Amino acid sequence: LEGIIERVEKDLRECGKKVSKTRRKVMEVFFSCGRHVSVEDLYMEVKKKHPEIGYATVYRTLKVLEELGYAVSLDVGDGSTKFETAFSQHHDHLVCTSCGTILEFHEPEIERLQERVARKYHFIVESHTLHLFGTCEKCQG
Amino acid sequence: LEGIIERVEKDLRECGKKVSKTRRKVMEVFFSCGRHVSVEDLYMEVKKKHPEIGYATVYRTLKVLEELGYAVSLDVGDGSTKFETAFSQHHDHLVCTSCGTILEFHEPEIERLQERVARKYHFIVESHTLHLFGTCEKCQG
DNA sequence: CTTCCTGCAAAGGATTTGCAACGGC
DNA sequence: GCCGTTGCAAATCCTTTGCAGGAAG
Repeated sequence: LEGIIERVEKDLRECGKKVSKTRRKVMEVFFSCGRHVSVEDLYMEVKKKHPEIGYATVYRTLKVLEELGYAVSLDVGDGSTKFETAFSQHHDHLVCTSCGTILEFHEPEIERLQERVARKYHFIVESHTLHLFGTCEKCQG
Repeated sequence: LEGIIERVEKDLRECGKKVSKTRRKVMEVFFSCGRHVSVEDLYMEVKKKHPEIGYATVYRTLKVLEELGYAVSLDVGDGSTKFETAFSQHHDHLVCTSCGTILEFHEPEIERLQERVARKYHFIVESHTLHLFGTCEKCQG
């Protein structure tokens, strides 16, 4: 966790960006709070410890983290963009349309099939998103 | 094409909704213009033939078509929602991040794998979206 | 005639930006 | 000091809504 932030700060420096106290605070909260947060979620979490930090800064910090590849934005169709940390292997998402919970899964076979499709269409894949929307176990009661 | 509109109008009546001239005009343009249009695209296309029709009506018509299942909204990550007609079988999308073109493909094998994953997590899938982002053949030049 | 639909303008919500002050390096 | 960063408020973008008039059933 401390190591992660050091890595990010190294990258920041290498990009000519600066390592400010504010930025560090936002990153600390981001990397230690739950895996899928909206900007609003993160802002409120940041506020608890650092009320002086503004909404725009949270946006700007997430944008920088996304550029550096440390955050990934998800569109789960509920109107607000969610972000997750980008340290685990690639995975896809099960989005519960009832409670909003997001589960992750990894299915190498699906990835392989995607590559095959891409080749068929002479398409070079940079990234992909696979979201399964439905009802999670808890909400099926 | 004329048949499609008749089907929609039948559904509209059954839902207690009305078949107005304006609605028919928007639908005609929607069902005959390209497969993936943003609201803006459709609005401009509609404007060409029917300058009196407003932006809000285009939104409202698309919303109705979506409710009835005749339109599907796509989020391709470029800020604006795109819509496509919902008459073909289910398919996924190859989105070119260079020119914005959207290609469709259908891979039953992927669908089958998704079902398997869902079962593993005791998740009931209602729908899914799979987008492969990258560079299309034309843009690779 | 009752209910739904329309166009316009205004409102909303999410995200971005301009700017003067501030803080790394 | 120079240049990136911050907080605030204002601006912007996309989408929805309120309303008074108009059209469909």
